[in-house]
Amino acid sequence: MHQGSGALCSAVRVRRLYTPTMIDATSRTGDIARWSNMLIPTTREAPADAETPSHIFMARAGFIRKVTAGVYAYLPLGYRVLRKVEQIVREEMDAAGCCELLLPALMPLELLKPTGRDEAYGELLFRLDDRHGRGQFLGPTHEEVITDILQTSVSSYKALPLTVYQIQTKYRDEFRPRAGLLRCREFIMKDAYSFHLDVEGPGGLNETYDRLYQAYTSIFTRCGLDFSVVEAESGPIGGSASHEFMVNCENGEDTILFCPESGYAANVEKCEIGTRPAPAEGWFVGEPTGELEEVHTPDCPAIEDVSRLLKVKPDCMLKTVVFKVVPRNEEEAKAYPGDWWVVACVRGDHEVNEGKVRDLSECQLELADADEARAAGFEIGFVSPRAAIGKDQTLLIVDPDAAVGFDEAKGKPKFWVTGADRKDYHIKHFNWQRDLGKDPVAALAERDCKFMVGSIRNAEAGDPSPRAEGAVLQARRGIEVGHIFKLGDKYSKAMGFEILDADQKRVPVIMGCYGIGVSRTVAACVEQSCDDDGIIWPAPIAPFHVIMTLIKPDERILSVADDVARELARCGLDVLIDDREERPGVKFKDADLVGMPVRVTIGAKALADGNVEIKHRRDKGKGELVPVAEAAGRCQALLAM
RNA sequence: CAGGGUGUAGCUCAGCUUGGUAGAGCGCGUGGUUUGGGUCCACGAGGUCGCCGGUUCGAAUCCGGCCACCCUGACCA
Repeated sequence: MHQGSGALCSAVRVRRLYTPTMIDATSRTGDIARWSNMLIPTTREAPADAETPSHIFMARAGFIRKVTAGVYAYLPLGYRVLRKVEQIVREEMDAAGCCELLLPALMPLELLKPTGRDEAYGELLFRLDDRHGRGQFLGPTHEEVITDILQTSVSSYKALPLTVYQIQTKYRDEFRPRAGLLRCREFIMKDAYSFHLDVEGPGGLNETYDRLYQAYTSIFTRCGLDFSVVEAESGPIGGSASHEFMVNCENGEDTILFCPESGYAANVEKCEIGTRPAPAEGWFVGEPTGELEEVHTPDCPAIEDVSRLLKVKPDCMLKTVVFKVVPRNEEEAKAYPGDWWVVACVRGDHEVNEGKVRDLSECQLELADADEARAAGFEIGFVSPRAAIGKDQTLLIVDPDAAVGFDEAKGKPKFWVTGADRKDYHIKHFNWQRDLGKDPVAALAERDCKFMVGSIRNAEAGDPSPRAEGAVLQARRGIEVGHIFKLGDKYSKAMGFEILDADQKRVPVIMGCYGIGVSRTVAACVEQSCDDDGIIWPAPIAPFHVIMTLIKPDERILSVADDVARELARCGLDVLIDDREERPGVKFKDADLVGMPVRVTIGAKALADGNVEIKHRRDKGKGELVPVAEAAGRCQALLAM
C-alpha cells in the first residue's frame, strides 16, 4: 500500500480540460498538407471484424490497417496522432526529471532467467530462435535489460535517484487480441524505470512515484481524456503499491469500483469491501431447512449448470474453490512438507479473489490442479466445505456472505445447496452447524487455526465502502492506459544489483516502474470522443487541427486556401487541405469521419463576400461566416473550447 | 486453451442444401452528366472461390486434413 500521499490515493476523476496555450505551447509553425498528397484510404464500410467505435472509425477513416491478428500499420493520420501523444508523454516525462533512451525489442532469453520471468510470462512471451539456435524474445517490458544496464554502469549511490524511459514497440502474444488498437500483440508503450537507495525520504521511491503520478495526470489531461486513478493489483510484474489510470468508458475491459463519499477507487481485483457485520444470531447459526438430500447432477460441475438444473438461485449455493500452497522458499518447503491446501468458500453468485485468500492465509497459492486435488480427496466440481474438515494440512476460509445460517432478509433459516463431495452429486438443505462435520461456532470461538471467516471475494457494486461508513460502492468500466508500480527490490535482488551507500554498506537498489499504453491511449480517445459520423479528436492530439474543405478546388480557391492555411500555420495550427476533385458531399462525410476538431469550408459563394465558413466538428450545420482575415483567430478560439 | 463461426473481386456480402468452371453493392478506370452532405447514366478492368488431398466425366458447392481470421469464455471447475 502506498503510504503518505493522502489525497493522491483517492480517486481523481479529471474533467476534460485543455487550453489554447497547450496547442501552441511550443509556438512552432504548424504543418500544411494536401489530402491529394497523402495516403488517407477512407471507406464507407468497416472491416467485418471491427466492433468497437475506435476500431471501426480508425479503420474507416484510414488511420490504421490490420496486417495480422493484433498487429496494425499506422497510416499517415494514425501516425500523426501517435506522435502527438508521444510528444505530450515526452514533455511531461522530461519535465518530471526523467531521461529518454531506447532499449532493444529483441533480447536473449537468458536475460529473463534470474527473475524467472521466462517461465512466469509463459505463452504471453513472443519467443524465437536465432540461426545458432539461441533462444530470443521480443520484449513485453524491459525491467531486466534496464536493470542489467544500470548494474554495469552505475556504481555509486551518488548517481541515484535516476529515472529513465523509452517509447518502444512491445510484444505480447495475447490469447486473444481484440478491439483494434485496444488489445494488440504489437503495441507502442512508454515504459519508465526509476532507481533509488530508499523508499522514503528525499530521492526515495515514494518521491518519484508521486511525481510520476502527477506527470501521468498531466499527460492524460492534456490528451483530453476523462479518466480515473484507481488502486490496483501489481500483477505479473510484481511489487507492492500500484495505481492504474483508467479512461472512463463503458466499452472498457476493466471494472473499477469507487466510493462516492470518500473518493476511494480500485480495480475489482484489488477493491476492498467494508465491514460486513455478523448476523444478529452469529455466524453459521440457523435451523436446518430440511433433511440433507443428495441430488443427481450429472455433468454439472459449474454453479450455473446446477442452478439451472435444480432451479435454485446461485445466491443459495456455496461455491468451494481449492487452492494449493506453493512454498515461497526452501525454508517454507522444509517447515511445511507435503501438500497443503486452502479451501475458499463463497456464495455461489460471488467470485473468489485469490489475492484476498492469499493475504488471509499468509501463503503463496495457486489454483489446485484438478487431478491432484481429486487424489487428495477434493472432488473438483462437486466440492463442499465439508471436504476441508478432518484433513490435517488444510485451511477452510468462509466468506461472510456464505457464513450464514439464517437469512435475515427473508426472516427464515438459510437454504443452501452445495457439492456432495462425490462426482455428479450435490446436496440440498446443507446446514453449517449440522452438516459441516464440526461445530463452526465453537471453532470460531476457540480460534481454530484451520478455520476462519474472512473477506475473500471480489467486491461488487452495492457492497459497503471500505472508507466511508454507510456508503456503498459503485461500479464503472474503464480502459487501462497507465499503470505505475513500486517494485521495491524484487528485480535488483534477483539480479544482484547492489550498490554501496554513504555508509559503505551494500544495499539492493529500490526500483519503480511506470507504463503508458501509447497506442491504446489513442484508441481510448476515440472510444470516448466520437459520434455517429466519426471521430471527434481532442485538439491537442488531433492529426490536424483544421481541415479545409474546398467545395470546388479551382486555382482561385486553392490560392485563397493556401493563404489561409499559411496564416493558420503561423499560429501553430496544423492544416489539412482537402483539395480532391470530389463531390462536396463526399468531402463533408470524410471530414466528419476523420474528425479534425475544426472545419474551414471555402466555397465560391461565401468567398464572393470575402468569407469562409468555420465550424467545430461537434457542431452541426454549415458553420458561421467569417471574413478571411479573421479566420485564423476564429479557428484558435474554437479550438480552445 | 475450450466452445462456436467465417474464409468467394480492393471492401461488405450472395451463390454451397440439390455438383455443370462465379455474381451483387460499394470502390476502381474511361466517357458524359452533376457541383454545398457519400450525383446520375453508359461502358470497362478486376477472382488459382484460404491451402493440400479425396470422391466424380465434372467440385466454390460433397468428404478428409491443414492454415488463417473472428466471436464468447477462460485459474472460480
